[in-house]
Amino acid sequence: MSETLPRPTKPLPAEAAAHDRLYRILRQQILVGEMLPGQALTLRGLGKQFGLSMTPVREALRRLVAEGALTLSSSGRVATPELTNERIEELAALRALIEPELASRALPRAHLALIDRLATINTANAEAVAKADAVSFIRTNLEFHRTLYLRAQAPAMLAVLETVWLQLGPTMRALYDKVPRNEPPRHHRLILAALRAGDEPGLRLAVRTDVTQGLRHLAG
Amino acid sequence: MSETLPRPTKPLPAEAAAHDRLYRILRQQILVGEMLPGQALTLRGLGKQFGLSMTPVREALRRLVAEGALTLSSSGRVATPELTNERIEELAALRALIEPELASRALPRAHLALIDRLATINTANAEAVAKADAVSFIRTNLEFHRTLYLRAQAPAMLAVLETVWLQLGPTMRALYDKVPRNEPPRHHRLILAALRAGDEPGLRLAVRTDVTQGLRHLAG
DNA sequence: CATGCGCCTTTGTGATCACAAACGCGGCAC
DNA sequence: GTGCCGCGTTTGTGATCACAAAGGCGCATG
Repeated sequence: MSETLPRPTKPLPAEAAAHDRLYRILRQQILVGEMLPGQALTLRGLGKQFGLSMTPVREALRRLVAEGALTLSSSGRVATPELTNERIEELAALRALIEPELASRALPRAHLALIDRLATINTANAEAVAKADAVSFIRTNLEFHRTLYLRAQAPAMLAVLETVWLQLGPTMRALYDKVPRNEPPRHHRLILAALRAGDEPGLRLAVRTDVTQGLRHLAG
Repeated sequence: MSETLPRPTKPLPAEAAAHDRLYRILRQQILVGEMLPGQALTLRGLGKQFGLSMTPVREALRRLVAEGALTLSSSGRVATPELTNERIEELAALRALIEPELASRALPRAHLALIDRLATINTANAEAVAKADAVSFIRTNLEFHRTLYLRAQAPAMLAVLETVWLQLGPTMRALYDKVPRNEPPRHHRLILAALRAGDEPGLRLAVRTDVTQGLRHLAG
């Protein structure tokens, strides 16, 4: 055998692992609704698109499948999920269970600086509504919730919740296209008011209605 | 180019994909506490153990990592997680949120045949207690809960819950070893009674206390 | 005897390849 | 004109290899 004639590996001093970078890119796209339900993804296609071989692409896709962000057909094909109404209702119920709990845990730690940050994000959210920008709307909406829940100091609960968000991603976009928002986020203001007042039951209720309100149109 | 001189691939007419079989084996071992917290797993080690190359082993491990069943060190090493008390408390809170909801949804569909099946599983669970068999105890305990929740017809919620169970797996075993059960599952009988009576608030309470009771000793 | 340095081994990452199954498209028969 | 069969192409799966980095162990040194 010849010793070392093939030297295929490029050094490529990227800062992080390739499969992890691709994972983050795809995850973000799915989360904010940049991918439509039913869209197919192929290993070689994504590999060519990002200059990677099949191996890291497969890892990124299988990770997203494991988190429920993508579905795996019987023959191994990967695609964004097309959710049934029943599944949407389940995921909405999970949000309605988990998010008030996280908000409640964040409440004692919610300083004024945090509330100001939330108000700022809410302004950006209202701008996305005005511009009818679905992706910006979804992104700022999730950022509002995540910023609040980060204060709960409950990383395991937040991680579980984010997988629920991920599963709803492609459908949230479809929801927005079907029922375009003509109102700024009314419930977000209720959440901010409850935070300022230190009103725990009011906060739980405001979060819960904010979550269920948005998804009622689609699942109902 | 020579045409086909290397023929490394074995036909191996196994019924399912190799990475998926390995995934199920490891998942079950983690779920019932057959692996202790902090145990390291290597790609080549598992590959040699199961007669596989690194590729399918990597997929199985990364899937379990994505589900939170295993942890990934900064250098890519995979091991069973050593949970902190805070993390255990969070996961217990998630169980206390999700499981009463699933039980409540199962209640209208809980026929007598189901209750009988649950009672049978409960008997096996009591036998595991008598024999001080930690793995059998955990397995039958989870089987009791899963059998009930399957009737809720809520696969997405059940899938999320199972990832929570998975994360608690290695620790539940440690819990059992620390506080060996000397009593048969008292709360399971309360659950069965509430099911028979069609008592929805009682069922929610019984499930919630069953969940929190078992994990209080460790996290407290 | 304790401590730090360096080498060898172990381990994860990514690329490439052979293979089988699924998919799709075109032609052929009725 | 319509339906079906077959072959080429696409796609996922698993094996193997080269490489880099992390870990561990022993040896030399203070």
